Amino acid sequence: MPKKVDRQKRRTQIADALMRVAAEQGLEAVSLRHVAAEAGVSAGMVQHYFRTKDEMMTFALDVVRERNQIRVTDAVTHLGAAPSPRDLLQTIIRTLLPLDEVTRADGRVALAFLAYTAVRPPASAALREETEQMVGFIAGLLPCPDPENAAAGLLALMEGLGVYLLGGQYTPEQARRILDSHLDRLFAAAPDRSGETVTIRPA
Amino acid sequence: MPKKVDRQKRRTQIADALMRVAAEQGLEAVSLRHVAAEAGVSAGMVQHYFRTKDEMMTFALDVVRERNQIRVTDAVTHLGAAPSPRDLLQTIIRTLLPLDEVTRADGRVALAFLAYTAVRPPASAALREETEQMVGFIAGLLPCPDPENAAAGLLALMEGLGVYLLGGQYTPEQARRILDSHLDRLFAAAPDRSGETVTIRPA
DNA sequence: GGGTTTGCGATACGATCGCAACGGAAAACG
DNA sequence: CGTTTTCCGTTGCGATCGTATCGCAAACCC
Repeated sequence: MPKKVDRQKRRTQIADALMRVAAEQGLEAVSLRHVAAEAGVSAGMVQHYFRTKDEMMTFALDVVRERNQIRVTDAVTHLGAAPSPRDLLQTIIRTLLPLDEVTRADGRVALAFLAYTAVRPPASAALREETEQMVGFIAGLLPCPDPENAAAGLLALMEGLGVYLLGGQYTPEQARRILDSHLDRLFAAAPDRSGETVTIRPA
Repeated sequence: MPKKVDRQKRRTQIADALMRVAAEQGLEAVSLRHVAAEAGVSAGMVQHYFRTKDEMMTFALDVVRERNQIRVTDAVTHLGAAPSPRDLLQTIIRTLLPLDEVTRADGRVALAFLAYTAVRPPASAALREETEQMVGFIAGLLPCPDPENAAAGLLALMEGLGVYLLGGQYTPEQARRILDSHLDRLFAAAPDRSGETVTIRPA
C-alpha cells in the first residue's frame, strides 16, 4: 500500500492551521490556500485530506469542541478529589471563558463557527447534545430551587460573558466578578449545604 | 443639481437587502452583487451609495443597532406609564431575544456581525458604549446587592440565551422560563419593594 | 521486482469577488 | 436652453475562490 501516514494527525495539523487563520483574520479568510500556506503545505495536500472545504470546517469544529472538553477535565482534575460544588462550577466556567490570549483565540474561532452553523443547522447537532448534557450535570450541583433553569441560565451567562469578552465589552476581571456574583446568588438563598463536596467520577 | 434622491433612505433599503441576505445565507454570502440583486437594483447603484463594502457593512450594523433600540422603546412604551422594575426588565429582554422568526433573522445578522467585529476591534466602539449604558440603567432597577455585577450578568445571560436560541439549543419557551427563573432569583432575596414602580422618562 | 495503491504537488477551470472606470440620462441652475 | 452636476447601469480588470484532474514518486503486496 502507500506510505504510512498518520492520517488523523495530519488532519489535526491542518485544522490547527485553520484555527490560527480563523482566530487572526476571521472565518471568511479561511480558504484552502490560506490554510495550506499557514500549515506550510501545498494546497493539493489539504485537498487530499479533506475532499471538500465543508468537511475541513466540520472537522475543525470537532477539534475545537474536543479541546475544550479536555481543558475542562484537566482543570477539574487539578482541583482535587472532592471540591465543593461551587468551586467545581467556578473552575469549569472559568476554564471555558476566553480570559487569556490563548483561550481568546479559541473563543474567536468558536464564535465564528457559531455564526457559521447558525445558517447550517445540521452541523450543530453534537453541540446541542453536549449542552443538554452539561445542563443536566450542572443542575445536579445547584442547591437552589429550579435547578434545571438555573443551570441553563448559568450556561447562557457563560456564553454571553464569552461573547462580551471577545467583543472587548467586559474585561477579564469584570467577567470574573460577574461570574462570582452570579454564583453567590445561586448558592445564597439555599439551605446551607456548604460542607458538601462532589465526588469526581470518570465520564 | 441632480435628481433629488433621499440618500439616507436608499442606503437603508440597501442595508435591508444586506440583512436579508445575511439572515438567510450568512454574512459570507454578502457581496455587492448579491445585495444588489436582493434589493432589486444594479450593482453599480450599490457602489454609488457605498464606496466600499466595509462602509456598507458598518452602515448596516448601525441600522441593526438602531432597530433594536426602537423595538425596545416601543415595547416599553406599550407597557404603560409605571411598570414594576421586574416587568420592565422582562419586557426589555424579551424584546431583544430572538424568540420569533422576525427577530431570529435580526439575531442571525447580529451574531454574524459579532463574529465580524471580533476580528475588527475598532468597529465595536459604539456597541461597547451602548452596553455600558445599559448596565447602568439595569443596575438601577435591581433590588439585590451588587446590582452592577447582577446587571452585567443579566445582560450576559440575555446574550447567551440569544446565541443558544439561534443555535437551536434552547427553545423559545425554555428561554423564557430560564429568563423568568433568573429574574425570580434577582428579585427574590431582596427586601420587599414589590410595590415600587418605574417612571418612564424620555431618553 | 512488477503491479498496485496511496501521498501529494501542479495546474486548469469556471465562478465570483471588490473595485475602478466609462458613459449616458435626467434634473437642477444659470 | 445650455451647462453642470448628480444618478446609476454597464463593463472590465485582476485576484481569489472551491473543485476536478492529472502525473509522478514512494511504498507496500505478492
